[in-house]
Parts: sequence; structure tokens; C-alpha cells
Amino acid sequence: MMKKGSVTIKDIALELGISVSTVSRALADNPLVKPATRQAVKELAKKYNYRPNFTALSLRNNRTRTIGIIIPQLVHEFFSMVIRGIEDFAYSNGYNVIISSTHESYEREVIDTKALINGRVDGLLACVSKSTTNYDHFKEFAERNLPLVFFDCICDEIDSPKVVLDDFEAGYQATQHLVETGCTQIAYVGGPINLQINQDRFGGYKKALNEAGLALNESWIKHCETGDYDDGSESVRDMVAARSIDGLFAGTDMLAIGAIKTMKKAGLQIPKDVAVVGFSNWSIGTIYEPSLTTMSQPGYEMGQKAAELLIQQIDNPDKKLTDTFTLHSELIQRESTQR
Amino acid sequence: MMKKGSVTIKDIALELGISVSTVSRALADNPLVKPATRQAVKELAKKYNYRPNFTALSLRNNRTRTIGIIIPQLVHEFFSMVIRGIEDFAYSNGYNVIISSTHESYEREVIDTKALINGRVDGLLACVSKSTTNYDHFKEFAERNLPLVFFDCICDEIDSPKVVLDDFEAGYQATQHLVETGCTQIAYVGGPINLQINQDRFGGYKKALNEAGLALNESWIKHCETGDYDDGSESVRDMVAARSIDGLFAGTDMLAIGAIKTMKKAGLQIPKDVAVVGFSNWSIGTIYEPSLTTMSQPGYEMGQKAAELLIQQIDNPDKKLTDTFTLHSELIQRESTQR
DNA sequence: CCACTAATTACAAACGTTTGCAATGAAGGT
DNA sequence: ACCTTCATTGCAAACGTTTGTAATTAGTGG
Repeated sequence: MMKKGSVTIKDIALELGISVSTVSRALADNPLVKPATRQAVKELAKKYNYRPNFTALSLRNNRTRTIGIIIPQLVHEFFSMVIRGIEDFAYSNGYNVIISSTHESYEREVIDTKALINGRVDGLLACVSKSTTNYDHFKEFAERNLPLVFFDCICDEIDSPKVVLDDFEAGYQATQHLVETGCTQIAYVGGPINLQINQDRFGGYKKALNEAGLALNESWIKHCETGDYDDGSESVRDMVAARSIDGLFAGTDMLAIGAIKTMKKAGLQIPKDVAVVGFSNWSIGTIYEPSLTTMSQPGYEMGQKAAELLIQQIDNPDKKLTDTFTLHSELIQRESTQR
Repeated sequence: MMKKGSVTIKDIALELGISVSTVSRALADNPLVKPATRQAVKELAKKYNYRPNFTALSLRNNRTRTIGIIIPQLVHEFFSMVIRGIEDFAYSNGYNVIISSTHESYEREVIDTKALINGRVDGLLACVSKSTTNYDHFKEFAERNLPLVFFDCICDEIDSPKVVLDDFEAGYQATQHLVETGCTQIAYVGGPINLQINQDRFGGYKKALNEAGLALNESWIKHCETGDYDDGSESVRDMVAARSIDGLFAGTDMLAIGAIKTMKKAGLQIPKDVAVVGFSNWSIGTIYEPSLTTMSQPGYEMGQKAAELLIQQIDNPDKKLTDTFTLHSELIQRESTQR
């Protein structure tokens, strides 16, 4: 026994002197097989710790019961919540999940997507990376009639369901909160403007300023390359030197904290001199001093919804979905805007 | 054409009026097939964007060229570096990677491990979760002669290669640094003591105290349930109230920061009144004020080494490896111990 | 023009499953 | 004693590949 590694249905059939089909049926509780036989098979299967070979099953059924996730980063509280949402929905519907982290690299995204295109997964959930501008790899996926759902950073050129946050609304709310706090000179510091999500957050900012009758000052607007801490520190240097702003909407909590650090170093007090709103509700925002007002990002819900749409498509290939689902952000008030 | 989704070798054979074996050989550049045929096949393959079916290949070759990772958390700077190390080594050796995050749950770990046991992966890299005390699922894996390598949180009961950090040495170094800084009343706050890594860090702490001739005070020693921020805040409350300590070694940067926050609130100054050393070198340690002295955790190297050992075993199944590889930590000095 | 080799190609088995259909056997009714 | 019926089982195909071996074709030399 145990020729290679695992026991197969064939081994059991051989030992019992019956055919593989009977073994297969017995294990499936098929009433066609005589109770005595069934029991004998099951006992032997348990004894040898038989587990059906995943690959053989996949080939036979032409489905892997696995969904793929293409995501730019893992160490990211938002993405991690998305993954959790996806996993929870997938597991409870009998699906497994394989995650590919592209590390925001276009090349990696292409490689990873193509690695999943050949029958490895039944469908794909994708969040495109910052550096992606060509979507052929996703198109190839879609052309093979493989279900595909985008979330967060989507690709407009492809006709598949999408789950997004209303970043415009969120940007608007964040800025409006600063207005209500009494700010009149409100700066914007955001992530790469080639991403739709950042265009939207910025758009919401502009609308709020406009509605409040506040002027848009170009020197108070920075679109950063990465959206991380160092970018944040850099971005506000000029504004701080000029002592010109009294409010800041940052497209990322890390940007916000980077900016706050620069301002604190320059002797500005937060929120007294400058009120700050971040984005994403990272846990560091509760730990940092001052704690950070921010916009929530319902990652778990986004993941769940995306998984739901994908699995719907997998189970129902003929019915094409193309809806876009929009989730909403909420303001979380903390010290950084508490005047 | 395109009956189901993807083009198969059979479709190409049919269209060209030749046999599947010829097509297969043509695609593999086998010199047996006539150049003209080979070219025709390749052209058609490119035209239809043919990609060999992953599942069929796996079944045929009895290998998936995929390695599995079982890891307690994703949103964790250390684990994420480990994953990167694994991925980089795996990719450059032609392997793919499947990540399963157990969220520190024993049940999830069992499910995930069993999901990988049936020929889905060629081998497994595992870091056992905090809540795991029974290792049968890993044993079953090993009994099937499937290559298995543990990293960081290992399982001693199983005879497979392991890659670990010298947590004892690191705990010793951290504590000794506090001694050198001039601390004489040094507290320890660490994660769950059922984990070997925490026992080791604690062991290093005790050794350093011992060598310095400092007494071990039970009321200065806390083993926390989770090792997160809130645990940190809680853990030092009594010590702070008693104004009894002048140094703290925390088994986690989050514990350290939680503790610092409590101390700051109580009016203590860091590092003047209490010097603090954390563990893991999380990025928040550079952002927080004061910035945090900590012990590095070479996650990338750990991942690389673990992947290397695993792939060695996969490619060389007869040669059993059982070595334990030990990596070393380094002290990173920042403000929290700068007197 | 036949035989012998060399160059191509096709056939079939195998990987581990499931499942439609055929086959076997026994039992029951007449 | 024979036909029917039912319960149980086995055979074979299929999923998409690769590969050893057999078969076909072409080419060469006599």
C-alpha cells in the first residue's frame, strides 16, 4: 500500500476485489450499491485516510471550485478586510480562494493573471494595480468567458461586474466636515491621480469647496506618487512654510499622518491650527496622537459583495451581469478635527 | 470553435487534421515533428491563444508546481515579508504559491491544511497559529510523504525542516540594551507564553537580567493573550501606578506602543523615565513619537530559506532534510531608548 | 521494382475521478 | 422451466495532457 503518497480509489477497489466505479459510488452514498459493500468501502477509506484527488476531480468536473484574487498589496488593512470578506463568502459557498499579490507591479499582475487563466480557477476577483494602464491580460480572461469581477480599482474597458466605493461622495463628505469645522483654507493631498478612486476623492473635494464658496488654490493641491507616509511628509512642506492652510483632506491615512508629522515639527498644532481628515480608517489612526478623523472603507462588505457576484456568475454562466455596485463611506470623527 | 471556454490541443489537432500527439510534440519543439507541421501548429496555437490546461498537466505529471503557505495572518509586516521571500524564491524556480490565512484559528488551520492535502500542492510551508495545540493535520500531511517546512512558529513534534529566528538571543540583546542604557528595573510584556517564540524571548530577557545581577520581579512580568495594542495598554497599568519600572522589553511593537501610550498618559516620559524596546521592527515604530527601538525580524530571508528547503525536498523526495535553520535578529536603536 | 532504413505520424495508455449503460445474477410469477 | 424484474456490479468513456510504441509514408540503394 501507499505506493506514491496518497491512496486512490483504485487501491481500495483492488484490495476489496471490486471495481473502481463501485468504490466511487459507495463513497458517494449512491443507493445502487449494496449496504454491505458500501460499509466495507467506507471502512477501508477511513482506515487509509482516503481523500479524493483534487486535480482529478477538477479535470473531471471541469471546475476547480476555486476563485482567484489579484490584489496589489497584502499588508494593507483595507485589502486585508476585502480578502476576509471574499474568503468568508467563498468558504461558506464551498469555494476555495487563491490570492496573488502583485505588489503594485504591472508585470507581476500580467504574470499572475495568466497563471490563473488556464483552468486553475473558476473565476477571478481583481483590483488593478497603480501601475497598470494596459488591460489586455484581463481582456483575455474575459474573452475566454471566465467570470471576472473588479473591485475598488476597476477597469472600465471591460464589461464585467464591479464593486466600488463611492469615493466621490466620501471625498465630498470629508471636505464638508472640514468646512463645518470652520476651515476656510483647505488643502488636498492625495494618491496617484491616474487612479479613478483618487480622481473621485479629489472631485468630491472640489465640489465641497465649490458649494461652500471657497476658492480652489492650486498650491494647496498635491497628487502624490505613492500615497504613503513619506509622500505625506513632503507634500505639505510648502504649505506649512507659508502658514497658509487651516484644513487638510488627505486621500490616505498614511498621507495624513505624514503630513501631520511635518506640521507638528513646524510647530503647528493639530487640530487647533490645522484640522485633518484622512481616508481608510487604518488602525494607526486610533493610536497616533492626535487620533485621526477619517473616512471608513467597508472592505469586508466589498469583498463579500464581489465574491457573491463572482459566484453568481460562475454558477450561472449564461446570465451575464454587468452591474456596478456602489458602497458608501462614513465619517469617523476623532481628535484631528475636534476643535 | 471555442466550444466551452478554452481551446485545447484537440481542437487544434482537429482543425489541422492531425493527431493530438503531433500537436503536443510540435508545441514542445520536439524534433520528431516536421518543421512545416510544427509551424502550422504553432501558428494556430497563437491565433487561438492556446494555453495548456493546468489541471490536465498537474494530473499527468503528478505535480502541480505549486506550494502552499499556511500562515496565521496576512496583515502583518513580518508575515508579509516572509510571503514576499517565499514568492520570490518560488517564482524564480518555476513554482506558484497558494496562501491560506488561518486568522489564528485552529479550526481554519485544519480545514486549510486538509484542503491542500489532496494533491493540490507539491509541498507546504507552515507557521502554526497561536491557538493550535494539536498537530494531527500536519502529521497527516507528513505521513503522506508530502514535503513540509515550518517557519517561525514551528511544531516540534514533526520531523521536518524548520526555519526560525533566534528569539532567545534577540530577547537577550533587547534586554541587555536596556541594561546598558542604565535601566535597573526592567519589565517584560510579551505575547502568549504557550508559543515557543515567546518563551524564548522571555528566556533571553531572564538571562540578561541574571547576567546583570538584576532581580526578577514577578509583578513586572506580563504574558498577554494576543500581544496587540490594547493588551499593551492594559499590561503596564499596575507598574505605572506604582512608578516602579525604568525599562520595558515588549515582545511586540504593538505591545510596546500600547504600553507607551499608557505611560505617557500617566505623565511618564519616554525614554527619560522609562526606556522601551519593542520587537519586530514594524513601520509604525518609525512613525510613532517617540520612535521605537526594536529588534529586527528578517522575514524576507526566512521566507526565502523556507522556500528553498521546501523546493529542495520536492525536487529530491528521497533525501530527507530535518535541519533547523536559525536566523538572527538585530537591535535597531531609535528614540525610545535614547537617553 | 523491391527491400530496408529513416522520417513522420498516429494510436493508446496513463494520471484519478465520475457516470451512462451494459451485464450479471438472483428472485419471483406464471 | 421460462420470462420478467430488480438489485448489484463492471465496463468504458470522458476531462486534457504527455509519451512509448506501433504504423505509415517516403526515400534510398541495389
